[in-house]
Amino acid sequence: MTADKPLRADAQRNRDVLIAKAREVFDAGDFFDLRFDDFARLAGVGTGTLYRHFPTREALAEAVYHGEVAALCARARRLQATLPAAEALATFLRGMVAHIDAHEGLARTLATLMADRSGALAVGSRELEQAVTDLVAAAVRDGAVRDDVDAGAVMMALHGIGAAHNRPGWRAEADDLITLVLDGLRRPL
Amino acid sequence: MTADKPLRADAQRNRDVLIAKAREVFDAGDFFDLRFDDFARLAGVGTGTLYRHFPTREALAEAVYHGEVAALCARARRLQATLPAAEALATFLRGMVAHIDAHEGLARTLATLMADRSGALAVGSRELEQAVTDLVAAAVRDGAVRDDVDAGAVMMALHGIGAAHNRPGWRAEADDLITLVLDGLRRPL
DNA sequence: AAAAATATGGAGATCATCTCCATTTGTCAA
DNA sequence: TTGACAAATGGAGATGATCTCCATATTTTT
Repeated sequence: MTADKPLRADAQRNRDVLIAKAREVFDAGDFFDLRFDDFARLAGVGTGTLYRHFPTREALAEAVYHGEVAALCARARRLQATLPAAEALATFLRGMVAHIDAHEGLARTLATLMADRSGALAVGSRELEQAVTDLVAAAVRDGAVRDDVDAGAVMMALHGIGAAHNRPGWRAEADDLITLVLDGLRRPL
Repeated sequence: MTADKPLRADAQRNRDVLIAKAREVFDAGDFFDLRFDDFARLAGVGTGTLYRHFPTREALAEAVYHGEVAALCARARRLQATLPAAEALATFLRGMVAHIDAHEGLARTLATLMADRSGALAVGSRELEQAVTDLVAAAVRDGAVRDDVDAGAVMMALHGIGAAHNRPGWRAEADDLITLVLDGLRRPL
């Protein structure tokens, strides 16, 4: 997928430093309150270098969470391989909420990535969407889930969960929304 | 609620012009791509005047949609008074999607208002939330809807719908998500 | 070791946001 | 009416963030 050109040694080093520093800042929760230029300084590189590697905040955020999102997707595949489809889907969605809850920064970032007004979704969210779509499709094939709703609807629900992370009762509401979606998905006979 | 001080004649006029012009720009969909200062010029007022009336983009957006949201809330109350609770809720949510679909600009704006990172939700969305909460509560009292999920979950779903409006299959996905939520809400017996 | 290719940093250009206040406009009491 | 006071205006410029450009430095290739 990403058959990108080989990066020169120092360039790679800087890229790594940037991502490492960014991860720090994310976890502290200050990312979106920080001047992008200042972030460069913080990471010990020039602004030019920062911009060359990551043209936008979103690009950087995506890079930081690329691994995390990939892990989420891998987990989806693992669940799909080891559990009945319906259960895999449920477990995945529940786990997703728990994971976001544990990593506030991820929520902000995913919300930003997904909500990005630049039509084209980020790579990270595409992957995630694919994973969800697969889980739902499998459950449909199993007959455990109705076939008259688009998997995108589930994606939208996740979107809402991610985007609304600043609501007071977030965790409970998010869990409840997942419950609603899962119960709603159960094939009505 | 809004016992604001009486506004001087010219101030009121300018305020009205600003809101009218803003409505235009919203419907064209260009609001967030437009420099705020340029908007002032477009409306024929100085930047100072614009900022005095509406300190932020969000404030302006809220003013524009205040009426619209109020109408939505009024509709919720009307439905609640004339239909069985469950039906009122369903009709309201379906209508909400249709309404957003018909006013693309509203979607963007509401999404931005609701997603606003400044913790405190805008007045408009508070009202909306109250309306939804009431509809759900009534349906719960009726026994038509389960009582073990927070109304906020429905709000989150709406949030997702609003925020994800740039997805290709938006309308179908939104309708499907509403279906899931409604079916999920049905009291499981 | 020299040439070619690649990457760097940070000064400054660019651009949107917002403030400030000298001036204009509206209001109200006499 | 009119004078005086309050309220509102507009737009020039301060502010501050984003991004570009390129002379210099580093790495890779030959």
